[in-house]
Amino acid sequence: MLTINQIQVNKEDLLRKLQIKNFKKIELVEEILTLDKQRREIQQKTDQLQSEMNLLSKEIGSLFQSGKKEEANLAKEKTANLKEEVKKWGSVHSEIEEKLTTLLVQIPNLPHKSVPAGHSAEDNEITETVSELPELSETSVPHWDLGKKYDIIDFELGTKITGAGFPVYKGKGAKLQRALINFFLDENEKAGYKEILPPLLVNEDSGFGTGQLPDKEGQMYHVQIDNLYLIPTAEVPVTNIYRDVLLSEDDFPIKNTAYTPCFRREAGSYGKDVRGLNRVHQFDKVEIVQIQNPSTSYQALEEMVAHVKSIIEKLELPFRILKLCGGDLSFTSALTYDFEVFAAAQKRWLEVSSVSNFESYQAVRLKLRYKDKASGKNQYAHTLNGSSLALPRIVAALLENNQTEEGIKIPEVLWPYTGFKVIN
RNA sequence: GGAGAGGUGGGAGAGUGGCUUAAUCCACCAGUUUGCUAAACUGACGUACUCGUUUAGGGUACCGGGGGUUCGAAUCCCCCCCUCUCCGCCA
Repeated sequence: MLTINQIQVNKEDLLRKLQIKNFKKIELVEEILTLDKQRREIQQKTDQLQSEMNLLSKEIGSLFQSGKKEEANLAKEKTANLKEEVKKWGSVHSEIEEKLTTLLVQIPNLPHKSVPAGHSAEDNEITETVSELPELSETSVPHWDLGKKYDIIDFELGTKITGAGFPVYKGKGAKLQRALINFFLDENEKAGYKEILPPLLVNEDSGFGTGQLPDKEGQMYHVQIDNLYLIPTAEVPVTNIYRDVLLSEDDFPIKNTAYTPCFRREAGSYGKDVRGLNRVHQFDKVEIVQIQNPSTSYQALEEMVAHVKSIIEKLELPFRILKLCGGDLSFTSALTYDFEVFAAAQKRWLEVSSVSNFESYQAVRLKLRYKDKASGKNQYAHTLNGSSLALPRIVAALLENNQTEEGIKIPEVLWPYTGFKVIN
């Protein structure tokens, strides 16, 4: 979330940026500022009342100790009224603070100055794309047919065991998953990321820290009996490693990578867009997460983009990179690059990675700070993350684009991981 | 799941109702000494909010979390969470 200070410091600029983000409830800004003013006034009052109370208590204490019981009891009577006041204003104060937080978490992150205006995916800026799209022969089929043909992905079986959107990978299909995961992790490690194997269930605090809660509650699977959530992405547990942490400037940069299954309810989505592996409830993903000094976070973002690009290139997949417009940017992100690969049989672009700088938006929720050497003050760190990569759509594109009469050709870079060069 | 013990500042650890504005030690930081390092000595050393034009300096809260008793709570009471030990169950 934003800090009060970020909201106060330049209201015009704030409103302009919120507009780029297509944020409608701008009246919240005024509410927050008014409420904050009240909070301060009331805090002054409660602080003063408590100060008086403390002084009185001290006096009573020393009166008792010097044996002046009469006077002490007299002084006690004076405290009743004050005590009442302290209690009353104290509860008003905490009510206001609570209200303030519920309003603050409704304000999205502010977009970076380079974010293009726009309302939907149509308005995203293509920063890089292939010169020509691959064309397949007329006999080519989409990946769900290929999955069936070679008996490597079984959607019906998943439906039987669990429900729609839980594919079962079999044989070379399963092994391809394992190969991709290891390949991605190795690439990330080479780029300086430390491998983490985190829990797949997280508590409420963690969900709040990275911004999934309270708003996107319906997107996560909730284990009610223990009040835990299945992670929608490794971003949640890996970033929450740094919740309530005070870093030293020397700790930067922090670069972690993690493979996890991801669970998403994807409530409300249906249709041919979600067919096959295009959108599923459980999928595998390797994530990269960075905790950065604010002064270098955008440089880090560019590095992450270059890194993800290099991996896709090694897989020899046609891709494009989009800089998301204000309207398509997620609630918590300041700047996001999406990677899409072209699935040639479906003739569709599929999103396989989303690389974002959240600036201090998550850090404020996480209470993730570092001690700034120059000023000696504690500052909020910047958090970034990206997929490198999400498996299902990569698999979809690999299967579709590489299909031949002899079978599906595996990119050379994966051979050491798969142990086979073709699926037939 | 059952029984017991415990949770105090970056770490160790004292503190069972008011000289606690949390002792002491270690670590970190600055300085003195030193040919350099080490050692020794001296000093500073938490977080958040708030008042103050910036500063200087005040105030309030914080001893796992939440509530309560009391003029006053790290300390007493209740609920919850977590850790450790033993038992049970278990890959």
